[in-house]
Amino acid sequence: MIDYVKLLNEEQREAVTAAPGPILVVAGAGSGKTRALTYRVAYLLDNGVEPSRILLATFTNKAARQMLERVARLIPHGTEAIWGGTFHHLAHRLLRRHASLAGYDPSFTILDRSDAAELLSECYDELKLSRSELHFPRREGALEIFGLAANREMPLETLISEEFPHFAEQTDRLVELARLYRKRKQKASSVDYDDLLSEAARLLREQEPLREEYQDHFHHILVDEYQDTSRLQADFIHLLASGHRQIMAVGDDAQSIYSWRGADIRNMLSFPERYPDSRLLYLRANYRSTPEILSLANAAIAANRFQFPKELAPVRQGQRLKPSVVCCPTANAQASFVSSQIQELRGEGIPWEEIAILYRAHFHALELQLELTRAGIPFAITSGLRFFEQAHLKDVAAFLRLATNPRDSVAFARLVRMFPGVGEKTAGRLWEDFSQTGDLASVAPPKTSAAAWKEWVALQREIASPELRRQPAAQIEKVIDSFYRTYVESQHADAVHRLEDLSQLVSFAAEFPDTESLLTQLTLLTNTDRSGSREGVQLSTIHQAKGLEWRAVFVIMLADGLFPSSRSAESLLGEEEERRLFYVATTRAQDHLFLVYPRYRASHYGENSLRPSRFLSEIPRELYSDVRTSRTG
DNA sequence: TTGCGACCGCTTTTT
DNA sequence: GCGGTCGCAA
Repeated sequence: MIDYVKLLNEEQREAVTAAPGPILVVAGAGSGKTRALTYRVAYLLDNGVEPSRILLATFTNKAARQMLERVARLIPHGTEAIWGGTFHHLAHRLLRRHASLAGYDPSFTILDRSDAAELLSECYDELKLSRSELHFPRREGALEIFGLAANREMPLETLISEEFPHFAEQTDRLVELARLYRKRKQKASSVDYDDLLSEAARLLREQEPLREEYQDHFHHILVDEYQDTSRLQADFIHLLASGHRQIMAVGDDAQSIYSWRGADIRNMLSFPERYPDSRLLYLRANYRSTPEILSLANAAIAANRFQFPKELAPVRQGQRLKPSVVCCPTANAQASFVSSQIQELRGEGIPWEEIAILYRAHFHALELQLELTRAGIPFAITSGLRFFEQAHLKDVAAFLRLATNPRDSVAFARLVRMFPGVGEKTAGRLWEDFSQTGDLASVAPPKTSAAAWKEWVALQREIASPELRRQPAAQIEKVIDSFYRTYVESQHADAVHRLEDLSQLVSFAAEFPDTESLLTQLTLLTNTDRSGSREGVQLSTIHQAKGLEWRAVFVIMLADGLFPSSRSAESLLGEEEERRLFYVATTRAQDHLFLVYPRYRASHYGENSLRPSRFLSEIPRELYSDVRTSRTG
């Protein structure tokens, strides 16, 4: 039996052992939020709750995995039956299981961002819209608007007039575009990320017996990072939770940083209205940071108007080492300052892995990567390029997609365009032919590709066999051996690297029982933690650093226009979110915190003079020490 | 109709 | 500095 009294502080213990009923836990940064959640799950299991009756929803794959692993360490048996995962995973699980009831083929495909953009391109063509038409959003922009509408559960028209008034005149065409897009997804038996959530929610809303079954099934629902849930996500959870109404939502309003993707802080604020008998608990003791770092963080967030004001209290003793604010003449000087400071920290015995460099946007880390490489400091970067989104991996996945879902037009188009002489138009015509007969062999490809086509048809048939569909790794090997190796060697100078990635994919695939679950993971596990090496100094965006901690943290490029980014700083709400992002960054640090900015940075437009971030000027002078670096670098 | 080269515009964050 | 888009030649 776990000794909850010894292992938890009073506030944590109250949350962990709370009696049944709806509970909102407002948990500050570094207050042991994950600890409280994992112990809560353990506590429930300890008290005889069946694992399969517990649902644990998180935002990222990493958070889900971490918590489930920790629970498994506390309670050795049966924890794999817990319904744990990201909102998208959980929604997917429901939708896949009850696909027919929801009006889908059970082998539907999940479209990632670029697949969705591909399908949307076809809709632009159908509407005879140029892909770069003036005063009309491009594909990515349109997808963003559609996604926001879905997550806010708002009609497109309303969203456009409220948030995108500059597109108001295009409302009709955007609505039409959305309709075509929906139709094409349906035809291709495909769903995008937002559909996973909204279709699962619709399923539960419309199918009363099913809803009641699940409401009855889940005895305990726990939600992590509640401040970052969208209305759609909160409603999805609510649909599942309104049976036993034993929901524990944990979050920190000061760390809400995803409003651009539909996160709505009102979910947290209105929790007591949605669940009138709910209790509000606080975790306010910060275990992570020195008092000096915490004072700075508290001061940093104080300027926000829209928040539950709360002071975090340090558990740790003062070490009299204030955070540093460092002014560097240039971005290169900033890089060399960080680099030499890292060497120093290393000299004090701090391992590389305990040092992180955080920034607002990926491109802010450019100079730094060069400098660290030059200095021979090992580092790992959570790159913007995701492993599974690279062209060659998507190419290979397309073979498998078509094998499981013959209606997947996006995969089909991707495949046939690998043949010489096949472009957009021909791909479309081949698809017409194929979807009519349903037989690849009866489709007539361009003459130049006839032989290769035949070979492909045979391959496609082979990997679609029931045995091979239970061995995704073998499928991929066949694809590479019979077809793709030759293709990639003829197309790409760096074929060797690409083939290496593919052999990584083979070993990854070996862990899956069937093609379908592999493909699901490929699209839902877009997280960087796949290829991400944990060795060396960690370079990360602040968004990706959420929930993590390091002994030493550098926040770089703290210059107005970069952080806060010029686009977000235009509105008050945008600026407040940037400030929360700054708060998230500073609260990652345990012992050392450096806030660094350059005065000049060479951009593609030329040399730019920069001003220190407005967030720095909001911090009382006595809370940090000022450092100025020389003009070297 | 494809595929290549020139040019344009933009540069935030992610399941 | 790059990816995407468009125009043009084959």
